[in-house]
Amino acid sequence: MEKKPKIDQTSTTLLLEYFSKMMPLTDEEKELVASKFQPRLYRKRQFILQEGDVCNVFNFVVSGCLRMYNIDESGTTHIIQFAIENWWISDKGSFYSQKPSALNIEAVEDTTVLQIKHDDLLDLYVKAPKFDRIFRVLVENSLIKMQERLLQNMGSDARIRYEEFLKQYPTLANRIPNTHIASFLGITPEFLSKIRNERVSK
Amino acid sequence: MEKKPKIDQTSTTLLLEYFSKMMPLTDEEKELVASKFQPRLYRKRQFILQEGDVCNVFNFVVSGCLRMYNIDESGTTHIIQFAIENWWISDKGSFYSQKPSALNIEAVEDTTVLQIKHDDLLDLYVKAPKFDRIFRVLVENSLIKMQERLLQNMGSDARIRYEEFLKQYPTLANRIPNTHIASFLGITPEFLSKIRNERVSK
DNA sequence: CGAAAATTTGACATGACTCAACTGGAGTGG
DNA sequence: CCACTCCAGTTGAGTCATGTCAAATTTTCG
Repeated sequence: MEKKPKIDQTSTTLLLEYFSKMMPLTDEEKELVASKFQPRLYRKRQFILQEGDVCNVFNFVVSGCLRMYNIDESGTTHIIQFAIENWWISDKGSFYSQKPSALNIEAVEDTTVLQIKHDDLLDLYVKAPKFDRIFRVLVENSLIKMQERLLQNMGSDARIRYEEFLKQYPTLANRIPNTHIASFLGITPEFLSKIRNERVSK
Repeated sequence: MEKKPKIDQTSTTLLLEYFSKMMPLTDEEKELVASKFQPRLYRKRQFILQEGDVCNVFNFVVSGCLRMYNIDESGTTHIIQFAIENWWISDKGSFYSQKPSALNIEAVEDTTVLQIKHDDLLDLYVKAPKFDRIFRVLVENSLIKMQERLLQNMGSDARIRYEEFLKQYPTLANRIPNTHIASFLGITPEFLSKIRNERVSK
C-alpha cells in the first residue's frame, strides 16, 4: 500500500516571497495568489503533461525537479528545460493556444508544484495587471537563457557544453541520471560516458 | 557623394496597426507611442548594435531585414534571429541589464526601423501598463519560437533543417546570401552548398 | 534479493567540418 | 565602360566529432 503523500500547505509562502522580490504585492494581491495557486505533489516518473494533451496549468516548482522534453521522429528524447526549486515550467505554446502539446513534463524526483489554471491566470492578469509585468519579466529572463543555450549548442563541442552544464547547474548533476544530462546537452548517453571518462583520468 | 536616405515619417502607422491588432489603444496611448518611437534608416552592412556596446533600443522593423548574431571563440558566426517587416529585434539581456552585449545586429538590406530607447520603454510601461501585457505576449511568442528552433537544431539533421527553413521563411531565402542561412542553421556554407546541390539533382 | 534502469566499453559507421583551389557575379574606381 | 577586386558559391580530398549497435557491468530500489 502506498503512502499518501503529504503536501505542505504553506508552500504558497515561497511563491509569495518570490513575487514580492520582483515587485511588492498588496494584501489583496497576495490573497488572490493564494486562492488561485494549488499545491500538488508528483511522484518520480509521474507526468505533469503528456504529449497530445493540452497544457492547462502553469507550474511553479516548490521542491524537487521536473524535466520538459520532446521525442523526435527517430525516437530520441530532447530535454528543453529542467525546473528545480523556484523555477517555472509549462508548455507556453500549448497553454496560450489551448492546443495539444508535443511536449512532456515529467517528475525526475518527487516534486511539489504550485499550479494555476489557464482561466485563473487570465483572470489574475485582469484583476491585477501587475502580474502582466511580473510575467513579462519572467518570460524575458527565460528567453535570454534560451538564447544563451542555443548559442552554446551551436558554438561549442560536447565536452565544453558538459563543462558549462556542470558550472551552471552544480547541484543538479548529482541529483539526476546522466542520461538526462546527455539528452539536455544534445548527445547520446554513450558519448557522455566517454567524455566523463576522459575527465576522470586527467 | 552619398544620397541622403529618406525616412518615411508615416512608418509609425504600421506600428500602431500592429499594436492595435493585439489590443485596442486609446488615442492617448497612440500619441504616446508616436512620441516615443523614432524612425531610423540603416544601410546594408550597417550595425544597429555592436559587440561590446550596450543595447540601448528596442527595434521594430518597418521594412528591410536585420540579422542578430554572435561570433564564438573559434571565429564562427552564429545567427540567432533574422528580423523582417513587423518583427522585433534587440538583445534583451543587454537591454534590461544595461551591460555590454556579446551580440551584433546588422542590416542585411537597407532597413527602416522604429526605435524606442530604454528609458522611454520603461516610462511607457509605467504610463500605459497595457504595454506590459502587449510585450508579455510578444516575448512569450518569441520564447515559443526559440524553443521550436532549439528542438529543430537538436533533433534533425542539416538537410531537414534546411527544408524547414525554406518552409518557414519562404521569402527570405531569395533575399539573403546562403552564407547567412548556413550560419542560422548552424552549418558551414560549404556543407549547405552540398545539400542544395543534392536537392537540385533530385 | 531480483528486476529494471543506468552506465560503460568497443568496433564500426557517418554527418559535418577543414582547407584549399576554382568560378562567377557584383560593385567600384579610373 | 573596362579592369580589378571582393564576395558568394562550388567542388573535392581528407579528417574528426559524434552516433549506432550490441554486449557486459553496475547501480538503484521496490
